[in-house]
Amino acid sequence: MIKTRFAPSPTGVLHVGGVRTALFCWLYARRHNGQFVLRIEDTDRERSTQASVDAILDGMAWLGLNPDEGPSYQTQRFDRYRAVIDEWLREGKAYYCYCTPEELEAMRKAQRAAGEKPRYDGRWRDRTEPRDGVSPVVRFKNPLEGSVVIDDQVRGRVVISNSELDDLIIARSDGTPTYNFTVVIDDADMGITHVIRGDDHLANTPRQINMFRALGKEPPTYAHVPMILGDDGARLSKRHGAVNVLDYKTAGYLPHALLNYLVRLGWSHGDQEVFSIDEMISLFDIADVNSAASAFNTEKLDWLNQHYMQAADPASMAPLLHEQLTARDLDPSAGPDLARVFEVFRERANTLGVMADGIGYLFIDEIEIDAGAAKKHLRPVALEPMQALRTALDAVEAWEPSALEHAVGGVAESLGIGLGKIGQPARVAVTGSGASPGLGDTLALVGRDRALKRLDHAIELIKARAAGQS
RNA sequence: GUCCCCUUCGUCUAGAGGCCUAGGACUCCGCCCUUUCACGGCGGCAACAGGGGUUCGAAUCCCCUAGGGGACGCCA
Repeated sequence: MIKTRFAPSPTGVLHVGGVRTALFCWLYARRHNGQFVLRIEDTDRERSTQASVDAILDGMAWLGLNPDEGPSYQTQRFDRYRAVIDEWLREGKAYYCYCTPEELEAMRKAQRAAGEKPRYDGRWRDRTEPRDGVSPVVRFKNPLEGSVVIDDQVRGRVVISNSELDDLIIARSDGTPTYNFTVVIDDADMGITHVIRGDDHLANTPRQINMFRALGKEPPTYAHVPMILGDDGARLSKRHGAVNVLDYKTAGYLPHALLNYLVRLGWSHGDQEVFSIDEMISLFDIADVNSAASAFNTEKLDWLNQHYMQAADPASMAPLLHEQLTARDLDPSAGPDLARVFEVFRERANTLGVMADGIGYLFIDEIEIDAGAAKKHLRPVALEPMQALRTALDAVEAWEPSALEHAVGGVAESLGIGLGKIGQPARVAVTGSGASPGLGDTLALVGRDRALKRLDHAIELIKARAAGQS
């Protein structure tokens, strides 16, 4: 049975790059009716935090990337790691190294100066006598000869000579195990069949394969996916904007949109751009993943997000819009039905966040009128149309879009003016800006009382302006 | 520095020797629709990193160069 795992270390936020790796792992497992494991690699106790663990769990849950097994924590398996280390020590597969950090540093400096690749020179490999005053680390005895072949599912065959590798530390001087070692033990114990991870781990792979062999196990199949770059082609980092997946949740992106965007980064299925989750599962294959790094492009994500908002059921979006509004200190109960609001505004916002930014006037009594829009549209010439509209609207019995639309049209017709002559001033009066959905929808959403009051207010402004001019 | 990896429009990508006058998507621009802003429709700009081979034929195979990235930790 296929078994994949996502193994983040809880030392920071859950990154979009990590999420894509997790998505590939999850998709591959689903596709093959296998299992997907979540494993928290928290052996670095100095830097691991509970907040990071929570961020990982929350992010995965938000996206629906639920594990079949785990989360498991490496810090809970220290006994197991210790047992293997002791065994390897007894069998001569590992040894104590009494070098001090200073000695190591000096060694690397000398190697660098000589134009060599800095690496441990094996000086304690064949020594057994302890050294006073130094707590030793344990190093793995990497093979000296031969080479390691990785038949990577995305890179193809990569061959690394053992002479390029050194004896890595598997236990620190305080006895705690290190990453490369615990990964191997866990992947072996858990029966992981496919390791799909970022290609920054490619260089670790030969060492891990050697440790698998030391364990008497065959290594899993590896697939190293390229990393994600920022808009400018540099490694994705905070200065490129949001890298934390939960920031996308906060900004009002839909999980499906993020997933769809991410699955197309480095992977494709012909010309298809939009994938349902089921399609991703049935179509995804790790062998189709590109080997080149790709740049994260927020504009395309935005496009996909709007696409999914267009397709969404408004009722299911209402609670999300509610969150966005309260986050902006707006009271959703002081305005119209949110499902209806969503329906009207979704074609002019690509995230729920920008939607919420633009609809404040639906939830407050006193609006602020954009100075530019007022100057342009609330002019004396608009006085008569506005007064006529005020009267016409007041007479509308059913305060709903088509009747309101009709009322506006009626005023324009009876005055013999274009719709724009009445529509724009009204829009500015009611929303405070020159851009909004159709007037019928807008007036309906704003509500009778607020709409009439805002019209009155605008009429006063126009009068004052006319008085000032004459 | 050493080792490893990568290279098609600005970006994501299609492309497995002839189907390529290199296709799609995002962005941008234009037109249409339109009381505004959008949505939508139609159209446009835009790429095989460079150089050598192999072949009747190369974006596709090989080599070199250049550029980019990664690794080289008692981090993961």
